[in-house]
Amino acid sequence: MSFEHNYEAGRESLLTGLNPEQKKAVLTEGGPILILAGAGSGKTRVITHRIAHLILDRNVPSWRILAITFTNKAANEMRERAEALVGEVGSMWIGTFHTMMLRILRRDCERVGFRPDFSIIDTDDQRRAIKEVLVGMGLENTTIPLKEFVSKISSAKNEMISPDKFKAEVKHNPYLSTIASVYAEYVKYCRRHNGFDFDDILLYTLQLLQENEDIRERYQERFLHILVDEYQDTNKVQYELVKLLSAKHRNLTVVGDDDQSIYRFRGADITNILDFEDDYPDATVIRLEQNYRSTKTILNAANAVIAENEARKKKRLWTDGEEGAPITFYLAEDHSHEARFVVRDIRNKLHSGSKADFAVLYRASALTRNIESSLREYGISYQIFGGLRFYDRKEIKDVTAYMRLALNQADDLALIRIINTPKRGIGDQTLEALRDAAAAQGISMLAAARQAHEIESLQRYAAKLMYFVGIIDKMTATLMSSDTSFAAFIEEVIRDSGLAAELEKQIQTDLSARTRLENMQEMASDALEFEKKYLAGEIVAAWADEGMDPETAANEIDDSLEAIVRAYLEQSALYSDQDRQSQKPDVNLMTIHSAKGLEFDHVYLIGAEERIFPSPFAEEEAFGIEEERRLCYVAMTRAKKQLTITAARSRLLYGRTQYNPPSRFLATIPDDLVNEIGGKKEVTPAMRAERSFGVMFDTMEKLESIRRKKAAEKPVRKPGDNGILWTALSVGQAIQHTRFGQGEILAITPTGDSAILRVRFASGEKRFVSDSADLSL
DNA sequence: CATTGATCGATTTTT
DNA sequence: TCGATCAATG
Repeated sequence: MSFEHNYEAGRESLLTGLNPEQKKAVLTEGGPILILAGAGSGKTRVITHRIAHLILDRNVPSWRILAITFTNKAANEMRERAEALVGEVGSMWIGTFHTMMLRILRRDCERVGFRPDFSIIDTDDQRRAIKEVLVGMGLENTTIPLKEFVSKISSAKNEMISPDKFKAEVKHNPYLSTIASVYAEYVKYCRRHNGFDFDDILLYTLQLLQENEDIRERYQERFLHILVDEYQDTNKVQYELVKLLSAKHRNLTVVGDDDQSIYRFRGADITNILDFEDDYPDATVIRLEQNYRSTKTILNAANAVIAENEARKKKRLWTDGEEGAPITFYLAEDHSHEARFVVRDIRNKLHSGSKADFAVLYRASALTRNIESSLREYGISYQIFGGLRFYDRKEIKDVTAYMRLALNQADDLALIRIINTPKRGIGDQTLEALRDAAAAQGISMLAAARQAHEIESLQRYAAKLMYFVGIIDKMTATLMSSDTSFAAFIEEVIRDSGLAAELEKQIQTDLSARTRLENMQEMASDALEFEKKYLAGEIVAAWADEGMDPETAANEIDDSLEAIVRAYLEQSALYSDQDRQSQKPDVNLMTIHSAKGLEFDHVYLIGAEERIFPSPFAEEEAFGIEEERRLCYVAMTRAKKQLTITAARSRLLYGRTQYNPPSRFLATIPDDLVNEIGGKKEVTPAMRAERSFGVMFDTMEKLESIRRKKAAEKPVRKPGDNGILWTALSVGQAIQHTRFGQGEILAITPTGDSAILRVRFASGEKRFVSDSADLSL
C-alpha cells in the first residue's frame, strides 16, 4: 500500500461511521479535552482518528504529537491503527509512559546525576537491591517482610514523597521509620549503581524537566498535541508529567473511564480524572455513551451495578443492539460443580459449531485450578492470560544479566544474580567477602573480584572469582570488538556462561529443562530479528530530533554491537511481549484485571461470592468496595452476547473449606434480567438457614455485613467529636493518640456513622472508634 | 557450599 | 492446598 493511497483512504473514512459525539472528539480543535469513554464505546477508534485528523487535516507534523498509553500492547495497537489511516507515523511518539520518559531521560540523564550507561532495575533486581541495602545497614534480621519495603517505597515514589519527607512524617513511628531509612539508603544505592527502577524513570524525568528550563521548554515546545489513554489509571507522577509537558500549548486530550479505574493498588489516583475539569476549567468534555459491544440485557445489568457507586461521573451506557439472552446465574453445590457447569456450557456451545470466543474471568488467580482440570477433562484447549512473560523467565533473565554485566561492569545486581549461575561453588561466604571488599574499596564487586589476589580477605576464593571474571571479560571484549553479530554474541553468552551446558545436563531428569533451553535458543533467533530492525532504524529512528527526516535519522544510528545490546536490554526491561501468543485456544482464562480492554462473546464470571468478590481486603479501606464494584462492572461489560455468573455454596480454597454467600453485587442486578439456576442470587432467609453456610455465615456475621455495606456505601461525611472525618483518612496515614503517641493507620472499617481504625503504635496495635477516640492528625 | 525439610502465607499488575 | 522462601544438615 502506497502512502498516497493510505492518505486518501484515511481522509475519506475519517468521519464516516462515527456518531456525533465521536465526531466531536475527533474534530475539537484543541485546548484541554476530556473524553469520557464508556466501555465498548469505540475509544481506540476515536483516538486514532483524532491523530489522523491532526496530521492529515490540520497539518500537525507527526513528530509534534505525543500519545501515551499504559501498556506496550495498547501502544502497538494504536500505532498500527493510526498507520492504517495515515501511513507513516514513525516519527510520532506513541508509547507507554515509561518508554516515552526514558527517551527524554536518556538524552539528559547527566543533569540529574546519572551516567548514560545506566541500567534499568526491574522488580527482581529491586528486591535484590533492597536485600543488599538491608545487609549494608545491618538489618538483615528484620521482621518486616521484604515486600513491605518494596510496596511502601514504590508508593512513596508514586506519591512523590522523598525519603526526607517520608522520614519526617513518620519520625515517631519506629516501624515506618525503619522503612524510611531503608528507602533513603535504597535511593542512594540505585544512584551509586547508576540504575533506575521503574518508578525512577518517571520520577527523575519529572525532576529533570522541573529543574532545567531549557530541557523543559524543548519538550513543551515540541509537543503541540498530547493524548493520554486510560487517564483514570494515572498516578501522581504521571499526572504531573502530563501537566508539565502540556503546559505551553495546552492541547491535552485525556481519554478514560472513571468507572473502569481498577488500579489503585499500584498508585492510580481516580481523582486525576474526576477533577480534570477543576484543573482545566475551560476543558471540553465529551461523553461517549453509546456502546457497540454488548446486548441491552448485559448493559442494563452492568449499569445497575455501577450506579451504586458515589464517586463517579454520572454516565449511562446505552445501545441500539438487541435485547439478547438473559444473564445466567448458577449457584453450585461446590467448586467442582461450578467448574463443570461452566465447562459443559462451553462444550455445548462449541459443539453446536459456534465460532464464538469464550473467557472465564475471576477475581483471584487461585480460582483457576478447578476450571483448568475440567477443561482438560473435556479436552478443550485453553490459555491462561497474563501468566509468566517471556522476558521474565529465569533463564532469559540469566542470559540478560550476563549481557548487562559485560556492558556495565558496575552492575552489581546483575553480578549477584549470575556469579553462581550455573553453580561455580561461589556461595554466601564468598559473596559476602566480595561485597565487603568492594564496599571497603569503593569499587564494584566485579572490580573487587578482579583484584582477588591482592585483597587479603578474598585470596582464598581467588581461583573461583578469577574464573568468573575471565568469563565476563571475554564477553566484554566481544562486545567492544564490533565484528560479531548480535545473534552470535547471544550464542556466545549462552555457551560461555555455561548456562546451556547446565541445562543440557538437566534434560535427563528435569522435563522443564528442554523448554528452558529452547527459550534461550529463541533469544538468539530473536536477536537476529532485533538487529535487523535496529539497523533499519525501526527501534531508534523515532528518537530522531525535531523534523529530522527518517532517512537521515536512520543514518545517524549507532550501529556498534554495544549500542545494539544496550537497546535490546532496554527493550527487554520495558517490554513484556504479549503478542507472543501461539494459536487461538478455545477458552481464555484470566483475572478481571487483565481482561480490561478486551471483549468476548461469552463471558463466565466465576467465584462471585462474598470474601472472594469483593475481596475481603477491600473492606479495610475507605471506598475499597467502590473499586471492587468497578471491577465487577469491568467484568460484566467484557461480554458481547452472553454473561454467565457463578458462585458456590462451599469452596475449597487455600486448603480450607469456605461457605460464602453470593456476592453483594449480584443483588443489584434487576431480577428480570437473570435466569437463576441452583439457587437465588440474593441471600434469602432459606439460604441462611441452610446448614451448609454454617457458622461462617450466621446472624452475627450477616448483621455486620449489612452494617458494613451501608456504612461503606453511604458514609456520613461529617467530622466526629474529635474533629476527625473518617472518610478523609487513609490506610498508611500517620495519626496521633494522646496516650499512645504516633501511630500508623492499618485498617479502616466503616461502621455506619464512623469507622473503626486499626492503628499500629510503637507499643503495639490498637483499635479505636474514629470519631470519639483521643486522636488527632 | 549444596541439599533438604520446615515454615509461612496467600488479591489484583504493568513498566 | 500449594508454592516459595528459610534454617539446619550432609
